[in-house]
Parts: sequence; structure tokens; C-alpha cells
Amino acid sequence: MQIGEVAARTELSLRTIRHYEETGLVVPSARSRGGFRLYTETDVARLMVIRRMKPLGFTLDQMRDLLDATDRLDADTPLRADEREALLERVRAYQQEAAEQVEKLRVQLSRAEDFEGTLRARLERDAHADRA
Amino acid sequence: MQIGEVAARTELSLRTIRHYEETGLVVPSARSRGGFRLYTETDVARLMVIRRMKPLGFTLDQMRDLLDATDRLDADTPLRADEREALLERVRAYQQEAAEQVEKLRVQLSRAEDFEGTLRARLERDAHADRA
DNA sequence: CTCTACCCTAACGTTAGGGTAGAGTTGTTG
DNA sequence: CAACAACTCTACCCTAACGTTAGGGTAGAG
Repeated sequence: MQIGEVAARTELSLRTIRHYEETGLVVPSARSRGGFRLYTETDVARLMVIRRMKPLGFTLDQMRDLLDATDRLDADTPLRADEREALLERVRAYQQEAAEQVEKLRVQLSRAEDFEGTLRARLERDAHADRA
Repeated sequence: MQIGEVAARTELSLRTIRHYEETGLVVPSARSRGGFRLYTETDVARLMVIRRMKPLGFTLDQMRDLLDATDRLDADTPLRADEREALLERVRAYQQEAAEQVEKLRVQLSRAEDFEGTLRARLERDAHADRA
């Protein structure tokens, strides 16, 4: 499928999807003779994974690195034990960072809620002041 | 007080505080004869407000605009009724946007939690596979 | 053909700061 | 007063992750 449909399905912009290719994050599986990017279901799935990762604040480089690790772990080609351990260690590090980031997001959310509440309270106060 | 102490108290970097001045968001109340920025408690309070706003994803321009509106509403100089109404309308718009942003943060948080969980589950699975 | 809806590359713009260099300022000692 | 550490100044270049033109090429229906 071409980029437009991919964008619609992933809710990512065309520019974003092209950018992910530029940085080597998700390279379309093929091109049409005319040069159009052609994506498979697998490519789309990968984009969805990235979309879920985005709120965690990882850089594109980190995402590429992590996806690379899981891809290699899932591949059919068997790995040497030490290679496998190294990959798992990488994934563990990202999982740790993800957990920390989740904590930060919680803090942010509560700050945001707090601020929104303050703003609303203020507006209600001002509305009452109208009659003062 | 000078910029270093302000940075310590607000947990913002020197660079960030200077940047806020460049964009007219928080201009220090004074300068020393030698040119050092000098901040008052009020300035610090303003920086704290901004720090609370940050998670809402407003641009610095928007924050400046909003702070400007609330400042004018709080000022001692009386406003014409229509001016006051216009300012309130501006604040209302930002409150709306804040509420929307809170929703987005909730979505992001749940996606992040989800992803972190997936990653953790995956690691546990791989750990068990060790013994297989 | 030709039309329309898509898609392409290339390249500069934006936001919110980070980092650095080189020079000046403050407040404290001797 | 000089010397000095600690702090601060301006100016400038750098970055990530796209947004935004501009100027063209492509797919496929009619």
C-alpha cells in the first residue's frame, strides 16, 4: 500500500513517515517503478509500535536501536548465548528507561491537571466578580 | 537575586531562563551595574507558573500571551468592560486547550504504560525461554 | 491523451533550548 | 588596593523532529 493509506491508518503525517525512512527507522519494503513508497502490513505494524513508543520520549535513534534488538531476538537465525544476552541487556535498559518515563508522565499529567484546574477556578471567580 | 539562585530554586537551567528573557516571557526586574540579571520574588513566581504550564505543551508565545492576559486582568488599572471581556475570552480559550491537552496526556500515559508493560512481559518471556 | 488525486525530492524554517568561547563582574581575602 | 574564585555576560553555533513550501513526476480512470 502507498504512503497515504499508511498515514491514514497510523495517524502519522506523510512527512513523519518519510522522516522515519530518512533516519532508517522504517524503510518501505518496496518502491513502485515510478518511485512511490510501497508498504506491507509488517511495515505498518512497525509504525504502530513506534507510535506507542513516542510518548515515552525516546529519540528516533533509540527506537531504531531497540527495534533492531527485538528484531534480532525474534529472528529465525539462532544467536550465540552471549549475543543473546547482550541484546536482552539492551532491551532491559530500555524497559528501565520506559518505566522512569512513565513516572515522569504521571507527574506531568498531575501538574497539567493542576494548572487546568487553577485556570478554571480563576475563570469562575472572574465570572462572579462581574456582579460585584 | 541573580540568575544562579533563580535556577536552583526553579530547577530551570540558566540557558532556559535566559531564553525566556529573549522571547519576552520573563524579563528580570533589574540589572546590576555590571549587567547581571536581577530577579525579584515575583519574577521567580512567574517562572514557577511557567514550569507548571510546560507539560501542557503550550508554546512560549502562547504562554506569554496568557500571562499577559492574566496580568492585565489582575492589574490595578481598571479596564473597560469590553476589554475585560476580550481578555477573559482569551483565557477561556487557553483553559479549553489546557483541558484538551490533559486528555492527550492521559492517552499518552496509557500508551506509555502499555508499551512498558509489553516490554516487561517480553523480557519475562525471554527469561523463561532460557530454560527451554 | 488528459484529468485528478497522489506521490516525489530538495531544501530551508521552527521550537526550545544545549554547549562553548572569551570576556567582564562580584564579593572575599591578604 | 591587588588578587582571586565564583559567578555572569553576550554571541554564536548546534540539535531533534518534523512543518512547510516549491516544482515536478505518477497511477489509473475516462
